[in-house]
Amino acid sequence: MRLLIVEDEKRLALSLARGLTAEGYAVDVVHDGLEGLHRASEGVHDLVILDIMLPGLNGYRVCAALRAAGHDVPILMLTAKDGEYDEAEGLDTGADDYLTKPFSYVVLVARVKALLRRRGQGGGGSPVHVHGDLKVDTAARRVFLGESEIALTAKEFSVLEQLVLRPGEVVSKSEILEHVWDFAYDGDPNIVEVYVSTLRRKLRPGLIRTVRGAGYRLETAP
Amino acid sequence: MRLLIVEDEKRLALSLARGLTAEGYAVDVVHDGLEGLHRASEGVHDLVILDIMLPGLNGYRVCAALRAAGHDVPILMLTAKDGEYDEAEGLDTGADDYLTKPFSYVVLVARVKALLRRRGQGGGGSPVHVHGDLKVDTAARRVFLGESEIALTAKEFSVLEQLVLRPGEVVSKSEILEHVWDFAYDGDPNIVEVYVSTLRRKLRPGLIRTVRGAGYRLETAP
DNA sequence: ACGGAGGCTGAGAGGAACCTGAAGCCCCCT
DNA sequence: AGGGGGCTTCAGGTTCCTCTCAGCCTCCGT
Repeated sequence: MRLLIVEDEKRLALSLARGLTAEGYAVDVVHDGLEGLHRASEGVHDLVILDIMLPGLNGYRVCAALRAAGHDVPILMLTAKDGEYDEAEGLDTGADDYLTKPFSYVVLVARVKALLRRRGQGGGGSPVHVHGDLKVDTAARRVFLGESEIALTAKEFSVLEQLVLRPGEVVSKSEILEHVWDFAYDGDPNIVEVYVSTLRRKLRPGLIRTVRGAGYRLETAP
Repeated sequence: MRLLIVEDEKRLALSLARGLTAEGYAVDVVHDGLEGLHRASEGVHDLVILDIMLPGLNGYRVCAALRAAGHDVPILMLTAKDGEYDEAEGLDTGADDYLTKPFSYVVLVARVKALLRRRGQGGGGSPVHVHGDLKVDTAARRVFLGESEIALTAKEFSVLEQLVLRPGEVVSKSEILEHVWDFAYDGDPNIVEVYVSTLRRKLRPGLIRTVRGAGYRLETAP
């Protein structure tokens, strides 16, 4: 399952790419409209995530051009919140779904999966992540450590989810911030530390390892 | 089981597609009459949901053309409430059923299933969901807890149905709202809480678990 | 050993999310 | 008309999250 992201905000593009890669998709990223059109025209992608505001060629035009050329790849539009761009116009040009910035990572993944499922191709990956004696069920939003269930709050769960999605890898605080909170969050970044702290207490000290200056990592086998 | 939706209101089309996908159908969507006719003519769909008011070619003409070409795929017409279009005319041109906007999701799904069943192809999955000592018969719209039958109102049943369809998973309030109430519902979302409250009283406290910040979950067996 | 940056964590204010009883409305049945 | 049941809104009360803050700790370079 291969996705194309056309997004000129580098940080956002990178975040999305990382997250979706962790979900098990192959991800290509380009930063301007014209190149997006070229890559999408290759026909190798199963879904295109397309920002509206793009240098070169805006999202509507890319979308319209693709449809005009007969490509029916599912397109998920990303629109800015300010209402200058209209969701209806996006759908008119042939997009299959749209998402208004800022959006949360969870919502994005859900939409991507829904679109792929709609194409009858099955939406990638089990929703249950097992990692040592830690089991995280994203559909039921439940967490088990060994035999016992651990009660987590919504935010706690989301933070843990980010780590579980990329077991063994270092996940930076800013990535967690962007994925769990809105991409536009501007509060105290220390909030991530607070949640990691309570997760350690509720789960097990040592399960979440701090990598100084880089982020956190879910510890692999003991 | 594959459905085709021909509907030019993008938001509605999107909602329908999402909902029906969740019901386990493969769904294709097109936004104008002519393309609807083309796609439906391919003969790969098991049912067509066809809006009347369409750009290009209106629903009656699409329907009539399909029948004239010998296609007997079930057709469910969507008509506007304002009476300008006549249900009788729709049925005359060969539609199998019609639905007046605005309609609720439950009704739509019921009609879709009924039409598919009428074609002798079975309406997708067992209509009886057993879950611990809870038994929900979606065809008969009856609910049993242990030996005794529980009397539920229409809305109560529909809300419970949403939870039973995905046992153990978290179902968000907005999902319940979209599926049980009209797609265009804009009342107090708290209505879902009210129904969950009465369901708990009628069924059993603890059967429906609140997952704060996420939704509700039908508790799996103890 | 020392200082500083980065990281940890307990406490508490504030508020979001949720629950539920009560009451109005509307439709249908009698 | 009247009554009843179901649907919806509303508001008060409760629970318990979320986020901030401040002080302390840890690591690392000098």
